[in-house]
Amino acid sequence: MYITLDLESEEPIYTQLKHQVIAGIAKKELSPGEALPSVRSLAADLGINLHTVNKAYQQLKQEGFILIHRQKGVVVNPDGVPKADEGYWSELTSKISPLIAEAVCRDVSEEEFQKLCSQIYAGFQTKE
Amino acid sequence: MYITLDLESEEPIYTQLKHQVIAGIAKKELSPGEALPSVRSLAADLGINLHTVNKAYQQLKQEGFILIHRQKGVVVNPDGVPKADEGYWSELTSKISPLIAEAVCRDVSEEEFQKLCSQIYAGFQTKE
Amino acid sequence: MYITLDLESEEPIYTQLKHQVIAGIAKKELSPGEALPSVRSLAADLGINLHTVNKAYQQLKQEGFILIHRQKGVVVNPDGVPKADEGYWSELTSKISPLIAEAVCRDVSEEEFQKLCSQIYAGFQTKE
Amino acid sequence: MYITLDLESEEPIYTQLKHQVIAGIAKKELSPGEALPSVRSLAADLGINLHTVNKAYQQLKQEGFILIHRQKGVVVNPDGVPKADEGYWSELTSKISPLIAEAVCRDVSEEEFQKLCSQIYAGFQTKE
DNA sequence: GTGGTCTAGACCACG
DNA sequence: GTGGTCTAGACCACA
Repeated sequence: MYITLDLESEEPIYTQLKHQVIAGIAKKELSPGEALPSVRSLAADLGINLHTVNKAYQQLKQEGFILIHRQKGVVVNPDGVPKADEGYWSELTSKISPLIAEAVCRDVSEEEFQKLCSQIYAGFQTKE
Repeated sequence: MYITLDLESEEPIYTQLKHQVIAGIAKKELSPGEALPSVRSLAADLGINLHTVNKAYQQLKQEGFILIHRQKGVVVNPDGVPKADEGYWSELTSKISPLIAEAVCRDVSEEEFQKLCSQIYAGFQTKE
Repeated sequence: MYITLDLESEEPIYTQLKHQVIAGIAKKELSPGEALPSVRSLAADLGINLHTVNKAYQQLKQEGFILIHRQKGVVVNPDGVPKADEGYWSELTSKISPLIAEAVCRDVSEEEFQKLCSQIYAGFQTKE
Repeated sequence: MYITLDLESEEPIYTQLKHQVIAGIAKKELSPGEALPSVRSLAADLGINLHTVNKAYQQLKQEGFILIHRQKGVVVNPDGVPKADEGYWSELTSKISPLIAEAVCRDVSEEEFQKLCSQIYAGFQTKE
Protein backbone atom coordinates (compact mmCIF):
# COMPACT_ATOMS: atom_id res chain seq x y z
CA MET A 1 0.00 0.00 0.00
CA TYR A 2 1.81 3.01 -1.26
CA ILE A 3 0.72 6.51 -0.52
CA THR A 4 1.57 9.34 -2.82
CA LEU A 5 0.86 12.93 -1.91
CA ASP A 6 1.00 16.02 -4.02
CA LEU A 7 2.18 18.72 -1.68
CA GLU A 8 1.59 21.30 -4.40
CA SER A 9 -2.04 20.42 -4.86
CA GLU A 10 -4.91 22.65 -3.88
CA GLU A 11 -6.43 19.69 -2.11
CA PRO A 12 -5.42 19.69 1.56
CA ILE A 13 -2.88 17.01 2.42
CA TYR A 14 -5.10 15.43 5.05
CA THR A 15 -7.84 15.06 2.46
CA GLN A 16 -5.49 13.41 0.02
CA LEU A 17 -4.39 11.05 2.77
CA LYS A 18 -7.99 10.15 3.57
CA HIS A 19 -8.72 9.50 -0.08
CA GLN A 20 -5.70 7.24 -0.43
CA VAL A 21 -6.66 5.14 2.56
CA ILE A 22 -10.23 4.86 1.30
CA ALA A 23 -8.95 3.93 -2.16
CA GLY A 24 -6.73 1.29 -0.54
CA ILE A 25 -9.71 -0.23 1.21
CA ALA A 26 -11.77 -0.10 -1.97
CA LYS A 27 -9.05 -1.94 -3.89
CA LYS A 28 -8.75 -4.53 -1.07
CA GLU A 29 -5.13 -3.59 -0.63
CA LEU A 30 -6.17 -2.92 2.94
CA SER A 31 -8.27 -5.69 4.52
CA PRO A 32 -10.61 -5.39 7.48
CA GLY A 33 -8.59 -5.70 10.67
CA GLU A 34 -5.32 -4.92 8.95
CA ALA A 35 -3.01 -2.57 10.84
CA LEU A 36 -2.14 0.86 9.55
CA PRO A 37 1.06 2.75 10.37
CA SER A 38 0.99 4.78 13.55
CA VAL A 39 0.40 8.52 13.25
CA ARG A 40 4.00 9.13 14.16
CA SER A 41 5.59 6.70 11.73
CA LEU A 42 3.34 7.62 8.82
CA ALA A 43 4.05 11.29 9.35
CA ALA A 44 7.76 10.53 9.36
CA ASP A 45 7.52 8.36 6.23
CA LEU A 46 5.60 10.96 4.30
CA GLY A 47 7.58 13.86 5.66
CA ILE A 48 4.50 15.71 6.79
CA ASN A 49 3.18 17.09 10.05
CA LEU A 50 1.84 14.84 12.83
CA HIS A 51 -1.28 16.97 13.05
CA THR A 52 -1.99 16.36 9.39
CA VAL A 53 -1.91 12.59 9.71
CA ASN A 54 -3.88 12.75 12.93
CA LYS A 55 -6.59 14.84 11.31
CA ALA A 56 -6.94 12.37 8.47
CA TYR A 57 -7.10 9.40 10.88
CA GLN A 58 -9.62 11.08 13.14
CA GLN A 59 -11.93 11.76 10.25
CA LEU A 60 -11.53 8.25 8.89
CA LYS A 61 -12.42 6.95 12.34
CA GLN A 62 -15.36 9.32 12.52
CA GLU A 63 -16.66 7.98 9.22
CA GLY A 64 -16.20 4.34 10.26
CA PHE A 65 -13.32 3.36 8.01
CA ILE A 66 -10.81 2.68 10.76
CA LEU A 67 -10.55 2.13 14.49
CA ILE A 68 -8.00 3.80 16.70
CA HIS A 69 -6.97 1.93 19.85
CA ARG A 70 -4.72 3.59 22.32
CA GLN A 71 -2.66 0.41 22.66
CA LYS A 72 -3.18 -1.68 19.55
CA GLY A 73 -2.75 1.24 17.21
CA VAL A 74 -4.72 1.91 14.07
CA VAL A 75 -6.57 -0.79 12.16
CA VAL A 76 -8.97 -0.97 9.26
CA ASN A 77 -12.45 -1.46 10.65
CA PRO A 78 -12.74 -5.28 11.09
CA ASP A 79 -16.51 -5.08 10.69
CA GLY A 80 -16.13 -3.49 7.30
CA VAL A 81 -17.17 -0.01 6.34
CA PRO A 82 -20.69 1.09 7.32
CA LYS A 83 -23.11 0.49 4.47
CA ALA A 84 -24.61 3.31 2.52
CA ASP A 85 -27.36 5.04 4.49
CA GLU A 86 -29.64 7.90 3.74
CA GLY A 87 -27.17 10.50 4.95
CA TYR A 88 -24.52 9.04 2.71
CA TRP A 89 -26.76 9.12 -0.34
CA SER A 90 -27.77 12.71 0.15
CA GLU A 91 -24.18 13.74 0.71
CA LEU A 92 -23.08 11.87 -2.40
CA THR A 93 -25.84 13.50 -4.42
CA SER A 94 -24.83 16.97 -3.30
CA LYS A 95 -21.23 16.26 -4.25
CA ILE A 96 -21.95 14.79 -7.66
CA SER A 97 -24.67 17.20 -8.75
CA PRO A 98 -22.38 20.15 -9.44
CA LEU A 99 -20.08 17.88 -11.43
CA ILE A 100 -22.93 16.65 -13.57
CA ALA A 101 -24.27 20.16 -13.98
CA GLU A 102 -20.96 21.30 -15.40
CA ALA A 103 -20.79 18.19 -17.59
CA VAL A 104 -24.21 19.02 -19.04
CA CYS A 105 -23.09 22.58 -19.75
CA ARG A 106 -20.04 21.26 -21.56
CA ASP A 107 -22.12 18.97 -23.74
CA VAL A 108 -20.87 15.80 -22.13
CA SER A 109 -23.48 13.15 -22.86
CA GLU A 110 -24.74 10.89 -20.13
CA GLU A 111 -23.13 7.97 -21.95
CA GLU A 112 -19.72 9.60 -21.86
CA PHE A 113 -20.13 10.41 -18.20
CA GLN A 114 -21.23 6.89 -17.32
CA LYS A 115 -18.35 5.48 -19.30
CA LEU A 116 -15.90 7.49 -17.23
CA CYS A 117 -17.52 6.26 -14.03
CA SER A 118 -17.33 2.66 -15.27
CA GLN A 119 -13.65 3.01 -15.98
CA ILE A 120 -13.00 4.36 -12.51
CA TYR A 121 -15.12 1.63 -10.96
CA ALA A 122 -13.12 -0.95 -12.91
CA GLY A 123 -9.93 0.55 -11.53
CA PHE A 124 -11.04 -0.32 -8.03
CA GLN A 125 -11.98 -3.91 -8.85
CA THR A 126 -8.42 -4.95 -9.54
CA LYS A 127 -5.30 -3.78 -7.83
CA GLU A 128 -3.90 -0.96 -9.87
CA MET B 1 -34.01 31.41 -11.64
CA TYR B 2 -33.95 31.14 -7.90
CA ILE B 3 -30.78 30.91 -5.91
CA THR B 4 -30.64 29.39 -2.49
CA LEU B 5 -27.57 29.55 -0.30
CA ASP B 6 -26.67 27.81 2.91
CA LEU B 7 -24.67 30.38 4.82
CA GLU B 8 -23.84 27.79 7.47
CA SER B 9 -22.38 25.31 5.02
CA GLU B 10 -18.71 24.45 4.93
CA GLU B 11 -18.84 25.08 1.22
CA PRO B 12 -17.83 28.67 0.53
CA ILE B 13 -20.69 30.91 -0.44
CA TYR B 14 -19.07 31.92 -3.71
CA THR B 15 -18.73 28.24 -4.62
CA GLN B 16 -22.38 27.57 -3.92
CA LEU B 17 -23.25 30.56 -6.05
CA LYS B 18 -21.08 29.29 -8.90
CA HIS B 19 -22.73 25.88 -8.72
CA GLN B 20 -26.19 27.39 -8.80
CA VAL B 21 -25.43 29.47 -11.86
CA ILE B 22 -23.89 26.46 -13.61
CA ALA B 23 -26.94 24.37 -12.67
CA GLY B 24 -29.16 27.12 -14.06
CA ILE B 25 -27.30 27.01 -17.35
CA ALA B 26 -27.45 23.21 -17.43
CA LYS B 27 -31.22 23.31 -16.89
CA LYS B 28 -31.60 25.95 -19.62
CA GLU B 29 -33.15 28.26 -17.08
CA LEU B 30 -30.38 30.57 -18.15
CA SER B 31 -29.94 30.86 -21.89
CA PRO B 32 -26.84 32.03 -23.76
CA GLY B 33 -26.83 35.80 -23.88
CA GLU B 34 -29.30 36.13 -21.03
CA ALA B 35 -28.52 38.78 -18.44
CA LEU B 36 -27.70 37.90 -14.85
CA PRO B 37 -28.36 40.20 -11.92
CA SER B 38 -25.75 42.86 -11.28
CA VAL B 39 -23.16 42.18 -8.62
CA ARG B 40 -24.76 44.66 -6.27
CA SER B 41 -28.37 43.68 -6.75
CA LEU B 42 -27.66 39.98 -6.39
CA ALA B 43 -25.62 40.61 -3.28
CA ALA B 44 -28.47 42.63 -1.84
CA ASP B 45 -31.05 39.99 -2.78
CA LEU B 46 -29.00 37.21 -1.21
CA GLY B 47 -28.00 39.28 1.78
CA ILE B 48 -24.31 38.76 1.17
CA ASN B 49 -21.40 41.00 0.38
CA LEU B 50 -20.91 42.24 -3.15
CA HIS B 51 -17.32 41.02 -3.14
CA THR B 52 -18.52 37.48 -2.57
CA VAL B 53 -20.80 37.70 -5.58
CA ASN B 54 -18.03 39.30 -7.55
CA LYS B 55 -15.64 36.46 -6.75
CA ALA B 56 -18.15 33.92 -7.99
CA TYR B 57 -18.78 35.94 -11.17
CA GLN B 58 -15.07 36.41 -11.82
CA GLN B 59 -14.45 32.68 -11.60
CA LEU B 60 -17.43 31.89 -13.80
CA LYS B 61 -16.05 34.38 -16.30
CA GLN B 62 -12.62 32.79 -16.06
CA GLU B 63 -14.11 29.38 -16.79
CA GLY B 64 -16.05 30.66 -19.75
CA PHE B 65 -19.60 30.43 -18.41
CA ILE B 66 -20.37 34.12 -18.41
CA LEU B 67 -19.15 37.44 -19.76
CA ILE B 68 -18.78 40.57 -17.69
CA HIS B 69 -19.15 43.97 -19.31
CA ARG B 70 -18.22 47.11 -17.53
CA GLN B 71 -21.49 48.78 -18.28
CA LYS B 72 -23.92 46.24 -19.59
CA GLY B 73 -23.42 44.00 -16.62
CA VAL B 74 -23.22 40.23 -16.60
CA VAL B 75 -24.54 37.84 -19.26
CA VAL B 76 -24.43 34.12 -19.89
CA ASN B 77 -21.79 33.39 -22.53
CA PRO B 78 -23.68 33.78 -25.84
CA ASP B 79 -21.29 31.34 -27.55
CA GLY B 80 -22.16 28.64 -25.04
CA VAL B 81 -19.83 27.05 -22.55
CA PRO B 82 -16.43 25.78 -23.76
CA LYS B 83 -16.62 22.11 -24.68
CA ALA B 84 -14.96 19.43 -22.58
CA ASP B 85 -11.21 19.34 -23.18
CA GLU B 86 -8.42 17.21 -21.83
CA GLY B 87 -7.91 19.38 -18.78
CA TYR B 88 -11.58 19.14 -17.96
CA TRP B 89 -11.63 15.35 -18.17
CA SER B 90 -8.63 14.90 -15.92
CA GLU B 91 -10.06 17.33 -13.42
CA LEU B 92 -13.39 15.56 -13.49
CA THR B 93 -11.70 12.21 -12.99
CA SER B 94 -9.79 13.42 -9.97
CA LYS B 95 -12.99 14.79 -8.48
CA ILE B 96 -15.08 11.68 -9.06
CA SER B 97 -12.50 9.05 -8.16
CA PRO B 98 -12.63 9.61 -4.38
CA LEU B 99 -16.42 9.52 -4.49
CA ILE B 100 -16.40 6.19 -6.30
CA ALA B 101 -13.73 4.80 -3.97
CA GLU B 102 -15.95 5.53 -1.01
CA ALA B 103 -18.95 4.08 -2.80
CA VAL B 104 -17.05 0.86 -3.40
CA CYS B 105 -16.11 0.69 0.29
CA ARG B 106 -19.75 1.10 1.24
CA ASP B 107 -20.81 -1.73 -1.05
CA VAL B 108 -22.59 0.53 -3.48
CA SER B 109 -22.77 -1.41 -6.72
CA GLU B 110 -21.87 0.19 -10.00
CA GLU B 111 -25.49 -0.16 -11.05
CA GLU B 112 -26.71 1.79 -8.04
CA PHE B 113 -24.13 4.47 -8.66
CA GLN B 114 -25.02 4.75 -12.33
CA LYS B 115 -28.67 4.97 -11.41
CA LEU B 116 -28.02 7.94 -9.13
CA CYS B 117 -26.08 9.68 -11.90
CA SER B 118 -28.91 9.02 -14.33
CA GLN B 119 -31.41 10.56 -11.98
CA ILE B 120 -29.29 13.65 -11.55
CA TYR B 121 -28.74 13.87 -15.29
CA ALA B 122 -32.48 13.62 -15.81
CA GLY B 123 -32.98 16.43 -13.32
CA PHE B 124 -31.03 18.74 -15.60
CA GLN B 125 -32.96 17.81 -18.74
CA THR B 126 -36.17 19.35 -17.46
CA LYS B 127 -36.72 22.33 -15.26
CA GLU B 128 -36.81 21.13 -11.69
CA MET C 1 -12.38 55.43 -42.89
CA TYR C 2 -14.32 52.72 -41.18
CA ILE C 3 -14.46 52.42 -37.44
CA THR C 4 -15.11 49.10 -35.81
CA LEU C 5 -15.71 48.80 -32.09
CA ASP C 6 -15.85 45.75 -29.90
CA LEU C 7 -18.42 46.58 -27.28
CA GLU C 8 -17.57 43.34 -25.48
CA SER C 9 -13.92 44.20 -25.11
CA GLU C 10 -12.27 45.00 -21.81
CA GLU C 11 -10.79 48.05 -23.49
CA PRO C 12 -13.00 51.07 -22.89
CA ILE C 13 -14.92 52.18 -25.95
CA TYR C 14 -13.49 55.68 -25.90
CA THR C 15 -10.00 54.18 -25.95
CA GLN C 16 -10.82 51.98 -28.92
CA LEU C 17 -12.19 55.01 -30.69
CA LYS C 18 -9.01 56.98 -30.03
CA HIS C 19 -6.88 54.13 -31.31
CA GLN C 20 -8.91 53.86 -34.49
CA VAL C 21 -8.58 57.54 -35.25
CA ILE C 22 -4.86 57.43 -34.57
CA ALA C 23 -4.54 54.33 -36.75
CA GLY C 24 -6.44 56.15 -39.50
CA ILE C 25 -4.01 59.04 -39.34
CA ALA C 26 -1.05 56.66 -39.32
CA LYS C 27 -2.36 54.94 -42.45
CA LYS C 28 -2.98 58.28 -44.13
CA GLU C 29 -6.61 57.43 -44.46
CA LEU C 30 -7.11 60.66 -42.56
CA SER C 31 -5.10 63.60 -43.90
CA PRO C 32 -4.14 66.75 -42.02
CA GLY C 33 -7.03 69.20 -42.17
CA GLU C 34 -9.54 66.53 -43.09
CA ALA C 35 -12.88 66.77 -41.33
CA LEU C 36 -14.08 64.15 -38.88
CA PRO C 37 -17.71 63.42 -38.11
CA SER C 38 -19.28 65.53 -35.42
CA VAL C 39 -19.61 64.09 -31.94
CA ARG C 40 -23.32 63.77 -32.43
CA SER C 41 -23.29 62.05 -35.82
CA LEU C 42 -20.45 59.69 -34.93
CA ALA C 43 -22.19 58.66 -31.76
CA ALA C 44 -25.34 57.98 -33.75
CA ASP C 45 -23.46 56.04 -36.43
CA LEU C 46 -21.69 53.85 -33.91
CA GLY C 47 -24.70 53.53 -31.64
CA ILE C 48 -22.78 54.68 -28.59
CA ASN C 49 -23.12 57.42 -26.03
CA LEU C 50 -22.35 61.06 -26.87
CA HIS C 51 -20.15 61.31 -23.81
CA THR C 52 -18.04 58.43 -25.06
CA VAL C 53 -17.28 60.06 -28.40
CA ASN C 54 -16.70 63.36 -26.71
CA LYS C 55 -14.22 61.88 -24.28
CA ALA C 56 -12.25 60.31 -27.12
CA TYR C 57 -12.23 63.56 -29.11
CA GLN C 58 -11.20 65.64 -26.11
CA GLN C 59 -8.27 63.38 -25.44
CA LEU C 60 -7.25 63.33 -29.09
CA LYS C 61 -7.36 67.12 -29.06
CA GLN C 62 -5.37 67.19 -25.83
CA GLU C 63 -2.68 65.05 -27.43
CA GLY C 64 -2.56 67.18 -30.58
CA PHE C 65 -4.09 64.77 -33.07
CA ILE C 66 -7.15 66.82 -33.86
CA LEU C 67 -8.58 70.31 -33.48
CA ILE C 68 -12.09 71.03 -32.33
CA HIS C 69 -13.70 74.26 -33.56
CA ARG C 70 -17.02 75.30 -32.23
CA GLN C 71 -18.16 76.21 -35.74
CA LYS C 72 -16.07 74.31 -38.22
CA GLY C 73 -16.35 71.05 -36.38
CA VAL C 74 -13.63 68.51 -35.86
CA VAL C 75 -10.61 68.26 -38.13
CA VAL C 76 -7.37 66.34 -38.18
CA ASN C 77 -4.61 68.67 -37.02
CA PRO C 78 -3.55 70.49 -40.24
CA ASP C 79 -0.06 71.03 -38.82
CA GLY C 80 0.40 67.31 -38.40
CA VAL C 81 0.82 65.48 -35.16
CA PRO C 82 3.35 66.86 -32.67
CA LYS C 83 6.68 65.14 -33.07
CA ALA C 84 8.01 62.75 -30.49
CA ASP C 85 9.33 64.61 -27.49
CA GLU C 86 10.94 63.50 -24.27
CA GLY C 87 7.63 62.98 -22.52
CA TYR C 88 6.43 60.81 -25.36
CA TRP C 89 9.50 58.62 -25.28
CA SER C 90 9.34 58.04 -21.56
CA GLU C 91 5.65 57.24 -21.77
CA LEU C 92 6.24 54.86 -24.64
CA THR C 93 9.02 53.16 -22.73
CA SER C 94 6.86 52.64 -19.69
CA LYS C 95 4.14 51.14 -21.85
CA ILE C 96 6.39 48.81 -23.80
CA SER C 97 8.61 47.65 -20.96
CA PRO C 98 6.06 45.38 -19.30
CA LEU C 99 5.27 43.81 -22.67
CA ILE C 100 8.92 43.08 -23.32
CA ALA C 101 9.39 41.78 -19.78
CA GLU C 102 6.64 39.25 -20.34
CA ALA C 103 8.04 38.37 -23.74
CA VAL C 104 11.43 37.65 -22.16
CA CYS C 105 9.78 35.43 -19.56
CA ARG C 106 8.02 33.52 -22.31
CA ASP C 107 11.26 32.94 -24.19
CA VAL C 108 10.34 35.21 -27.06
CA SER C 109 13.62 36.19 -28.69
CA GLU C 110 14.35 39.79 -29.56
CA GLU C 111 14.30 38.79 -33.23
CA GLU C 112 10.79 37.40 -32.96
CA PHE C 113 9.64 40.50 -31.14
CA GLN C 114 11.20 42.84 -33.66
CA LYS C 115 9.66 40.82 -36.47
CA LEU C 116 6.21 41.33 -35.01
CA CYS C 117 6.84 45.06 -34.70
CA SER C 118 8.00 45.19 -38.31
CA GLN C 119 4.87 43.48 -39.50
CA ILE C 120 2.71 45.93 -37.60
CA TYR C 121 4.76 48.85 -38.91
CA ALA C 122 4.29 47.54 -42.42
CA GLY C 123 0.55 47.37 -41.86
CA PHE C 124 0.50 51.13 -41.34
CA GLN C 125 2.53 51.94 -44.45
CA THR C 126 -0.17 50.77 -46.81
CA LYS C 127 -3.88 51.09 -46.44
CA GLU C 128 -5.18 47.88 -44.92
CA MET D 1 14.43 42.27 -5.59
CA TYR D 2 13.15 45.72 -4.90
CA ILE D 3 9.67 46.79 -5.72
CA THR D 4 8.69 50.37 -6.27
CA LEU D 5 5.12 51.49 -6.64
CA ASP D 6 3.58 54.77 -7.67
CA LEU D 7 0.46 55.03 -5.57
CA GLU D 8 -0.59 58.14 -7.50
CA SER D 9 -0.39 56.49 -10.88
CA GLU D 10 -3.45 55.77 -12.98
CA GLU D 11 -2.16 52.24 -13.35
CA PRO D 12 -3.74 50.08 -10.66
CA ILE D 13 -1.37 49.11 -7.88
CA TYR D 14 -1.92 45.41 -8.42
CA THR D 15 -0.99 45.84 -12.08
CA GLN D 16 2.21 47.64 -11.18
CA LEU D 17 3.01 44.87 -8.76
CA LYS D 18 2.40 42.23 -11.41
CA HIS D 19 4.68 44.05 -13.85
CA GLN D 20 7.44 44.31 -11.26
CA VAL D 21 7.32 40.62 -10.49
CA ILE D 22 7.33 39.75 -14.19
CA ALA D 23 10.25 42.13 -14.72
CA GLY D 24 12.05 40.44 -11.81
CA ILE D 25 11.59 37.06 -13.45
CA ALA D 26 12.69 38.42 -16.82
CA LYS D 27 15.89 39.82 -15.28
CA LYS D 28 16.54 36.53 -13.48
CA GLU D 29 16.45 38.36 -10.17
CA LEU D 30 13.75 35.84 -9.38
CA SER D 31 14.63 32.26 -10.25
CA PRO D 32 12.20 29.39 -10.82
CA GLY D 33 11.28 27.91 -7.48
CA GLU D 34 12.39 30.96 -5.55
CA ALA D 35 10.10 32.12 -2.78
CA LEU D 36 8.30 35.43 -2.92
CA PRO D 37 7.27 37.42 0.16
CA SER D 38 4.01 36.36 1.76
CA VAL D 39 0.91 38.32 0.95
CA ARG D 40 0.89 39.90 4.36
CA SER D 41 4.56 40.77 4.64
CA LEU D 42 4.72 42.24 1.15
CA ALA D 43 1.60 44.28 1.82
CA ALA D 44 3.16 45.57 5.03
CA ASP D 45 6.48 46.34 3.31
CA LEU D 46 4.79 48.25 0.52
CA GLY D 47 2.28 49.92 2.80
CA ILE D 48 -0.68 48.62 0.86
CA ASN D 49 -3.57 46.34 1.62
CA LEU D 50 -3.09 42.61 1.62
CA HIS D 51 -6.00 42.16 -0.76
CA THR D 52 -4.23 44.27 -3.33
CA VAL D 53 -1.16 42.07 -3.11
CA ASN D 54 -3.38 39.02 -3.18
CA LYS D 55 -5.07 40.16 -6.37
CA ALA D 56 -1.72 40.60 -8.07
CA TYR D 57 -0.54 37.19 -6.88
CA GLN D 58 -3.75 35.48 -7.95
CA GLN D 59 -3.45 36.87 -11.45
CA LEU D 60 0.22 35.95 -11.68
CA LYS D 61 -0.75 32.46 -10.61
CA GLN D 62 -3.53 32.39 -13.19
CA GLU D 63 -1.07 33.34 -15.91
CA GLY D 64 1.42 30.71 -14.85
CA PHE D 65 4.18 32.91 -13.45
CA ILE D 66 3.94 31.75 -9.85
CA LEU D 67 2.48 29.02 -7.67
CA ILE D 68 0.61 29.65 -4.46
CA HIS D 69 0.68 27.03 -1.72
CA ARG D 70 -1.59 27.25 1.21
CA GLN D 71 1.18 26.85 3.70
CA LYS D 72 4.48 27.21 1.94
CA GLY D 73 3.56 30.57 0.54
CA VAL D 74 4.31 31.88 -2.89
CA VAL D 75 7.05 30.72 -5.26
CA VAL D 76 8.11 31.47 -8.80
CA ASN D 77 6.87 28.69 -11.09
CA PRO D 78 9.64 26.07 -10.93
CA ASP D 79 8.73 24.83 -14.40
CA GLY D 80 9.29 28.25 -15.85
CA VAL D 81 6.71 30.46 -17.46
CA PRO D 82 4.42 28.98 -20.14
CA LYS D 83 5.84 29.55 -23.58
CA ALA D 84 4.28 31.97 -26.03
CA ASP D 85 1.15 30.50 -27.60
CA GLU D 86 -1.29 31.76 -30.17
CA GLY D 87 -3.39 33.59 -27.60
CA TYR D 88 -0.33 35.35 -26.29
CA TRP D 89 0.72 36.53 -29.72
CA SER D 90 -2.67 37.94 -30.61
CA GLU D 91 -2.89 39.67 -27.27
CA LEU D 92 0.58 41.10 -27.67
CA THR D 93 -0.27 42.32 -31.16
CA SER D 94 -3.37 44.10 -29.97
CA LYS D 95 -1.38 45.78 -27.22
CA ILE D 96 1.49 46.91 -29.40
CA SER D 97 -0.48 48.02 -32.45
CA PRO D 98 -1.86 51.23 -30.93
CA LEU D 99 1.61 52.14 -29.68
CA ILE D 100 3.08 51.70 -33.14
CA ALA D 101 0.19 53.60 -34.72
CA GLU D 102 0.93 56.57 -32.52
CA ALA D 103 4.64 56.25 -33.22
CA VAL D 104 3.95 56.40 -36.96
CA CYS D 105 1.84 59.53 -36.48
CA ARG D 106 4.66 61.15 -34.56
CA ASP D 107 7.15 60.41 -37.35
CA VAL D 108 9.05 57.86 -35.29
CA SER D 109 10.88 55.71 -37.83
CA GLU D 110 10.83 51.96 -37.55
CA GLU D 111 14.56 52.07 -36.85
CA GLU D 112 14.08 54.38 -33.88
CA PHE D 113 11.30 52.20 -32.53
CA GLN D 114 13.34 49.04 -32.93
CA LYS D 115 16.24 50.73 -31.19
CA LEU D 116 14.09 51.51 -28.17
CA CYS D 117 12.91 47.91 -28.01
CA SER D 118 16.48 46.70 -28.24
CA GLN D 119 17.50 48.89 -25.36
CA ILE D 120 14.67 47.61 -23.22
CA TYR D 121 15.44 44.04 -24.19
CA ALA D 122 19.07 44.63 -23.23
CA GLY D 123 17.93 45.96 -19.87
CA PHE D 124 16.41 42.59 -19.07
CA GLN D 125 19.49 40.63 -20.05
CA THR D 126 21.55 42.06 -17.20
CA LYS D 127 20.46 43.09 -13.77
CA GLU D 128 19.59 46.72 -13.91
C1' DG E 1 2.85 31.32 10.50
C1' DT E 2 0.51 30.77 5.71
C1' DG E 3 -3.39 31.71 2.41
C1' DG E 4 -8.78 31.48 2.05
C1' DT E 5 -13.09 33.56 2.94
C1' DC E 6 -16.23 37.12 4.13
C1' DT E 7 -17.75 41.60 5.50
C1' DA E 8 -18.25 46.78 5.22
C1' DG E 9 -17.59 50.82 3.15
C1' DA E 10 -15.13 54.04 0.03
C1' DC E 11 -13.95 56.33 -4.48
C1' DC E 12 -13.40 56.04 -9.49
C1' DA E 13 -14.10 54.95 -14.58
C1' DC E 14 -17.42 54.18 -17.88
C1' DG E 15 -21.51 55.17 -20.54
C1' DG F 1 -26.52 52.74 -12.96
C1' DT F 2 -22.57 49.28 -13.93
C1' DG F 3 -18.15 46.96 -12.60
C1' DG F 4 -13.09 48.09 -10.97
C1' DT F 5 -10.06 49.25 -7.35
C1' DC F 6 -8.56 49.82 -2.71
C1' DT F 7 -8.80 49.80 2.21
C1' DA F 8 -9.56 47.79 6.94
C1' DG F 9 -10.42 44.30 9.79
C1' DA F 10 -12.38 39.75 10.99
C1' DC F 11 -12.40 34.57 11.44
C1' DC F 12 -11.07 30.04 9.66
C1' DA F 13 -8.39 26.03 7.60
C1' DC F 14 -4.05 24.19 7.16
C1' DA F 15 0.44 22.50 8.70
